[in-house]
This record gives sequence, structure tokens and C-alpha cells, in this order.
Amino acid sequence: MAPDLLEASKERRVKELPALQDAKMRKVVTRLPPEPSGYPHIGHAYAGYINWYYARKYRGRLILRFEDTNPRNVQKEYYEAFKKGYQWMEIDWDEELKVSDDMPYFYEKARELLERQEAYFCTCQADVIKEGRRAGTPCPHRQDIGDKNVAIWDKIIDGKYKEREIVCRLRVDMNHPNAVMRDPNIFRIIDYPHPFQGTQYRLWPTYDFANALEDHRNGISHILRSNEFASRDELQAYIRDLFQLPQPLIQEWSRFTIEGSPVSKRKIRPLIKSGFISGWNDIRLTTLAALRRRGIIPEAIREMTREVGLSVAQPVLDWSVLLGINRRLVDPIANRYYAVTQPSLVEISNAKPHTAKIPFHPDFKDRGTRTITIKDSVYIDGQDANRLKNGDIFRLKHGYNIQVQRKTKKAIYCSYAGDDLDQAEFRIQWVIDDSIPMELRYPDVLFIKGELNSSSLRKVEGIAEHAIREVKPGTIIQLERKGFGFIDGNGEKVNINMTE
RNA sequence: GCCCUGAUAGUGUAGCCAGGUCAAUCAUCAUGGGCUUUCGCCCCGUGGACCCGGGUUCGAAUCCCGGUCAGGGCACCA
Repeated sequence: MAPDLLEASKERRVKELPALQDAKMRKVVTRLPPEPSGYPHIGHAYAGYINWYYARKYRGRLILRFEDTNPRNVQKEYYEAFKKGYQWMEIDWDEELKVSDDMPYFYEKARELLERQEAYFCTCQADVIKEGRRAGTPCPHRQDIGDKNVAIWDKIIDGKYKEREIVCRLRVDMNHPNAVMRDPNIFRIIDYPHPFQGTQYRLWPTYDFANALEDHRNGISHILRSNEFASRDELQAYIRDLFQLPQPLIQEWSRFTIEGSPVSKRKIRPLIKSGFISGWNDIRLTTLAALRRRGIIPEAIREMTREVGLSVAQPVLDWSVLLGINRRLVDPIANRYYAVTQPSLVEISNAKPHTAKIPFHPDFKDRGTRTITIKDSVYIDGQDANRLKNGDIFRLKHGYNIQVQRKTKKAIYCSYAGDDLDQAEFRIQWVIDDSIPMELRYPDVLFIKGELNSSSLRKVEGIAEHAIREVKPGTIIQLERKGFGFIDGNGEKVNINMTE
């Protein structure tokens, strides 16, 4: 369904993404271009949603394209992880392909450039090339050596030269103001088995070369991506011009981050290694797997994306923006349960037996109720217990009122105090002795001002009402007066990841 | 060092190209109240911002110049 139709039924004003430049109905083709070298995170979801949004808005096509031309980076499991991630985001695509399947095409184009003297082989070391770029000076390999470059190409394929001994460079302009244009490398040797291509190739194209041609080959009409690639636009356009290919429209935005929650593998991997976080789906991270396990729903990420829009500033979102949207969206879907931490025993004298029928959701009575019978004792939350003073009348929510007689270390002794709702000063949730043990995990930001936050994960033990047994892992619930959470495991003990 | 972007409430964002209707939008947040057998949701109200300095103009968030700060690029990563 198109995004605008999808939102039409809600009364609430929803922010939409702006119209796409030069977009004609049924002519828009966009892409999801992940490198399968890690797990998808919120940045991928953000970019993916934008590409999906415009493809659907204009009834065009969306292509899932795995950018897997560096065999050393990519792994099979990540291809699947990305597909699962996009599916979770409800981003569907019309075609799926791998850039590595187009190697024969890149080879053909590369040979053509060598023949046309538009490219050459260079045996300078990486640091020499780098220095030449900085200084704007050409190296000796740049001079025209006729068709010898084509012969070198064949030699490399035959196994001559080792990795890092030689690269293929485009002959552009060593004095170009944009340093990307100073004879960029377009092919290099990587002797490493590719998960799908095996060892049949050792000359692999660089990002710019593969991307420039691939975008054309896929019929991409609009390249929508983050602006870390901005300075490569010129080069990619140049490469397409070399083959007289049409230029797609490019729209870029700034890379998107959430305060205190890094996305880079460089920063996260050591934290996993040291055991500080449990893995790539640790609830403090912003991988899609982590967000799911924290109780964030895809629509919240989509709405957040629309709010941020195609900004070219440097958005560093506070968690509150995502969490606030999520809370609103999750409220109607999350059934309510009672649970207490630091359980405090409440003994009720002259209690009348009472069977409470508690609705699973206050706004949707059709979801039914569970029944709990109060006998002569219940457990309440330690925090509530601390607040109670002798003489206080409070209500066991959906039960009846009780009055505090005296507090001891062992228990709070109360007496039945009627049914009048108005007489109770406050209402609290409670559980009885058939309740089951639970662990709540409260996530916080991983870094505060660049420093690792040692208390970024708080675990609290407690007990939850028996009915929570029936809730399947993966369900988002609300623990009344505690917040929303995600049932992460439901065995002997129920584990709940609190959303905030 | 060089090149390219950007800067609007605590956070994000609209407005800037085509100067006035901007006493600056919306979301999130904070706060007061209402509703509610939750400290959730919902409803009503309130609070908070145009990076700095010059210039052009009757008039500048918007145009020009100069700073400052931030991000990206100058990879045999993408």
C-alpha cells in the first residue's frame, strides 16, 4: 500500500516526506544497497524506508542490491540478516540482486577503458598514491603505454602480481580540486574467497566504479542516500559519462545517529568481545534486532524517519523522540499485566474473599479479563510499600480498599477498608502467591559524553502475575505503572526487556 | 593542509531557492489542568529557538561578505 493511503485513516496529522524531484508516476526506481558485512541497524532502516517510500509513492520499483564486491568484508549470514531486517520494517522489494553477479560486465567495461587509455595500472604503494593525490602530482605509471595495460590486466587474472602490488586507476586529473577525481583506483586485487563467487575473481572493482555502473544497469532513476558519498557523486557521474550513460537524480541527506548509541562496528565489536554487551542484539544497541527486542515497533521507526525527513544537517536524535513516538503507537496494542519488584508482603485481616476480574486492556474490553482471587495476603511493590504510612487507605487495583495498621520487617498488616473507590488515596498493582519470578532489564545509553556508561543496563528481579505465563515470547506488553516491555523469554522465569 | 556540506527551542524538524502575512511550524520534551480503577494513552493550556559580526534593504531566519563551530571526503572500505 502506498504511504499516503496507509496514513489516510488516522485523524492525527502525520508528517509526510516531501515530493521527490523529477518524479513521474511509475517511472521511479530506487534501491536498497546494503553491504552484507554486518547486521542492519536503524540507519539502514531510515535509508531503506525513504527509498521504499518513494518507490511506492510513485508506484515505481524498489531493488534490493547487495553491494558485495569486497569479498573480505561480506558473509552469507549478513545477506539473510538484511533481508530479515527489511522484512521486519515491512519494506518489500521488487527485485533482488548481488553486485558480484555483474563481474563479467565490470570486466568488459574495465577492458574498454584500458583500451581507450582512460585507465592505467599503477604499481605505486598505497602511501605513495596517497601522497601523490595530496600533492596533485602524477606518478610515472600514468604515461601512455599504449595497449600494454590490457596485457597487464590479463596477467593479473592469470595470477601474476600479488595483492597490493598493483591497482587499476582511472586517468582523470591529478590536479582536480575534488581529490576523489585525482586518478581514483577502480580495481584492486583481493585474493579471498567470496561467499557466492568463490575464487573465480581476484580483481575486484572499487565502490565508485561498481556503483556508478550498477545504478545505471539497474535502471535506478533516483539515488537516495546519505551524504557521506557526496564527494563521490562527481566521480560516479564521470564514469557514467565515459560510457555515455544517462545520469540518475541524486538526493542526499545526512547520516543519522542516536545520542549515546554508536552504530559503528569498530566501536561495538570490542564491547561484545569484552562481554560488556551481550551481542549484536543487546537491547542497548540500535541494530534492528536490538530495537525489536526492546519493544520498539517498525512503525515508530518509520514515523521517526518522516519526522527527521531528508535533512542535510547532522541529526543526533535523543532517544526520547523515538521512545515517545513508540509509546504512543504501542499503547493500544500492549495488554496490561501486574508485576512487582522488591515484593513486600501485605497481610489483610478480616479480608473478604474477592475475585478480581481485570481487563487486559482498559480501552479494549473485548480483549477479555483474567481472574485473580485475593485471599488474606498479597504482594505489593517495595517502592509502594515504602510510601505507605500507618492509617493510609489505598486500593488494590481492581480489588478493594485496605488500610495500613502497622508495618514490620516481615509484612505490612492491613485491614479491609471497604469498596468505595473515592476513599482510596491511591491505587496500586499487586500480585498473589501464585506469581512467577521475573527479571526486568532496563536499557540506557551506552555512552555519555563519549565515556562508556557503566550502568547502561539495570536488571531488577521481581514477580509477575500468573497470567503472564500465557504470553508468547516476542510480545509487547505493559506492566502497569512500570512501563512497556518485550517478553524476551518465558520459561521458569519470565524475562522482560523494558522499553525505556 | 586542501575540497564539499551544514548551523532554527533540551532533542529533531518546517520555513530560506522566489525578503514582509514569522510575535517562526510540527513532533519529542518539560510543566499546569482534565479524563482514567496505571506513574500508560487521550484531551486542553503553558514553556522554550533563528551560531556570531558586518552589509544590502523601508523591511532579513530568508540575500551578500567575513568569522566560529560541527559533519563528510582526500582508502588497494562501502
